[in-house]
Amino acid sequence: MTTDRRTAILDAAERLFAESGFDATSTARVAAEAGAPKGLVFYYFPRKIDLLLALLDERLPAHDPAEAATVAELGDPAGSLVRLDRLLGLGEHSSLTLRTIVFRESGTHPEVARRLLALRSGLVALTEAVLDLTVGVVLDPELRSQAAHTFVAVMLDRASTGRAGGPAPDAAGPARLVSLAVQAAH
Amino acid sequence: MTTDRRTAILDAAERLFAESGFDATSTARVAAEAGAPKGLVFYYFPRKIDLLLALLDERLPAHDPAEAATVAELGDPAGSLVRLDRLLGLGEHSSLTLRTIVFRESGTHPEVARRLLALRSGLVALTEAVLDLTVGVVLDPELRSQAAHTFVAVMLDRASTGRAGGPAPDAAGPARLVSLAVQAAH
Amino acid sequence: MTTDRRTAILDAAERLFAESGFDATSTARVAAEAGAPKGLVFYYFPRKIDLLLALLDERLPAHDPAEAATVAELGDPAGSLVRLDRLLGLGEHSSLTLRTIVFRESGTHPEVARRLLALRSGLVALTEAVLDLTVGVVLDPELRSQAAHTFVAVMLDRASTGRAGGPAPDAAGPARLVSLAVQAAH
Amino acid sequence: MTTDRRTAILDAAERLFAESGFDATSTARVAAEAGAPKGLVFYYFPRKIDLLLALLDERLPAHDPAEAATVAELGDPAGSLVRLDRLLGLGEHSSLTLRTIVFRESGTHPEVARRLLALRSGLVALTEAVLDLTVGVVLDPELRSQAAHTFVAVMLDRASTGRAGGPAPDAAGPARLVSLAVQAAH
DNA sequence: TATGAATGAGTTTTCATTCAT
DNA sequence: TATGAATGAAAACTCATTCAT
Repeated sequence: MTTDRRTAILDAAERLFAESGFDATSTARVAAEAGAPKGLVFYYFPRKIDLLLALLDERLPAHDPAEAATVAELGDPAGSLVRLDRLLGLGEHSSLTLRTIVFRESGTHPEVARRLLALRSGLVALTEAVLDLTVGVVLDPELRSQAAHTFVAVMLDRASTGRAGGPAPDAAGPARLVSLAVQAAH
Repeated sequence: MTTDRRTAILDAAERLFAESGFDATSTARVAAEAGAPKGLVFYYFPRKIDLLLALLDERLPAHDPAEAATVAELGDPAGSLVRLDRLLGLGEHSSLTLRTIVFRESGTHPEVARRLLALRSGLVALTEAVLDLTVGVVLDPELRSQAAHTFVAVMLDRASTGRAGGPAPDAAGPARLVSLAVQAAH
Repeated sequence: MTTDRRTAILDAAERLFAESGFDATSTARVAAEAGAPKGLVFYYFPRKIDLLLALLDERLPAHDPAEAATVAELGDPAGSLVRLDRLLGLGEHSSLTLRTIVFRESGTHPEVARRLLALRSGLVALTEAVLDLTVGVVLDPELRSQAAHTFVAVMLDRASTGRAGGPAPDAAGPARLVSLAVQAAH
Repeated sequence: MTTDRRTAILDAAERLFAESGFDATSTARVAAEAGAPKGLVFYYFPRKIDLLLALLDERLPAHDPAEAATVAELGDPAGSLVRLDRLLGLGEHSSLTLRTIVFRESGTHPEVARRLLALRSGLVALTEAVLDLTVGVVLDPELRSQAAHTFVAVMLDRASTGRAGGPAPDAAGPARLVSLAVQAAH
């Protein structure tokens, strides 16, 4: 299936960027790892940053608030949030490495930063939808927003922790916490 | 006070590393920004990475669990957490930039990763101490840990969000949420 | 009428070579500007230099001394020279850009240099013919040659001046000067 | 005297740029020709174009209208103009090559174009001064300007002609012509 | 303790040209 | 007659690091 050379290059880039970071990975190494000549990398991706942008556009899934219904179960916010996390695969390796890159480069490349912001707000909206479907009552919008932001922050924060070599925390803890808080407010 | 050339170099490095990342900042630029000759940078910091390590060792404050007492107020977990955040200056610019660096480079440099882990666990311990002093009852250790991890994750996550150009969230939201959750569990 | 792809390619090359120079214009850019696929450029013009050569052969008009009669008016050398300039369109944009190219590349490509020389001597012959038809008397051959060379040099020099952003001088000044000189010598 | 490495690099650049043109000369070749490592070229001249700019600033002599007095002789405009040409060394090889470059690159690099314009207007002013000192009468300003522009245009035009392999015309022809014209007008 | 010229390996990027289809 | 993916040599430029002074 590696007939598609463009795909092979993206595969190599994803792997190497995640391993060593964007700046520390040379385009020459990407080419070598992909078994492609150096020139071909620039044939498909005129600037090095286009390699990263293509990765984000083509491999970071966009999140649709409608997905909320597939995981939400009335009366079980904690379980629903855990299922949401699993559905999105936020804890999976491929997604993690990609997000690691996004974090790291967002400070340097505005186009990357924009995508990080979009990713986050999509996740927050999705989380709010899940909360709405799980808690019986109508939630105070502010509390709902705080809860969603908190949950998402913890989920995304795992990219940093994972990289640092610590234990990769699962979603259960924050899910339980958010659930408790939301239910406590009636 | 900038008679100290070594300090001037570290100041410049801190600023530039936070702005553009470690890899993308040349030692020449650090020297220029510090108003020092290029040779002097290598006189004080034989390898480039030593600049970063010195920054972390000398400018990332260690957190002492004893500080908990100075902000905790029985019966007001939310307010106490907000005060804790302010005490540590986690939202302040200088601290944020330094943490931005740590985040970004922890994937690439093991020595940096180690420090990130240490920073995080120090903060978690401190947060747990605050919770103990604020909630009247003895908390379930697991819940307490989850609450502390969640709060810390959100606090640290601000470094990413800030960088990405989004609104820098304050500590009030997560503090309220954690407070609600912890009190809900009696 | 641009069904003719070859013509479209030459049009694009002419424009781009004049704007940015031969070396600084890539064949890919020529193809893009012409709306043609890259391969087609090399189908018609096997080497890049063939593009330039074709331009010179097909678009640099050769000058026939017989044209002198159409502009010369006995007793009015100055006016005749101005009309000559207009006839040849030396001040016109398309001619100017082409000559700009010839100037620039003649140092680098011998084949181009040869054509510049031919262009110049054709113009000098034409100018001499005009002078002969305008001045009543038989001119000293040396003076006539000097006058013609001077007029042509100024005309051609406009390509440089124009490019440099200065005011594009018209033909009236040098025409008057040459006329004065030639008539002064009886 | 080639202890000065910077000078050696400039020497090499001047020679090669004149020979092959700016674009066609690689910085690597400049370094090799100068016997310097590639990096040193960029140490002194951060961008390739800076090499050219330094050449123009340091090696193209500025012309002072006061120099007019040293060549002008009342009653001998033609001879004075020839002496002016010799004084300025406009026909000399080193000056010619440098001006060749200026011509060629002025279309592409605005900073170079600016210098070409300045060079030309300096020469025109100088030529006008010479005419004033040589012709006994007060010249019509317009005629004087036309005469000066014409003389300068021919002088500068030699750079093109010389490059193209033709005979390098001397200053005598145009000097005589200008002289005749100016004197004819009383 | 200070300095800045020097070095060369390495980086991103460009591009004319080829060639199978 | 047309096409566009493929190639690799070479370009400009960067930079950590060394070292004589």
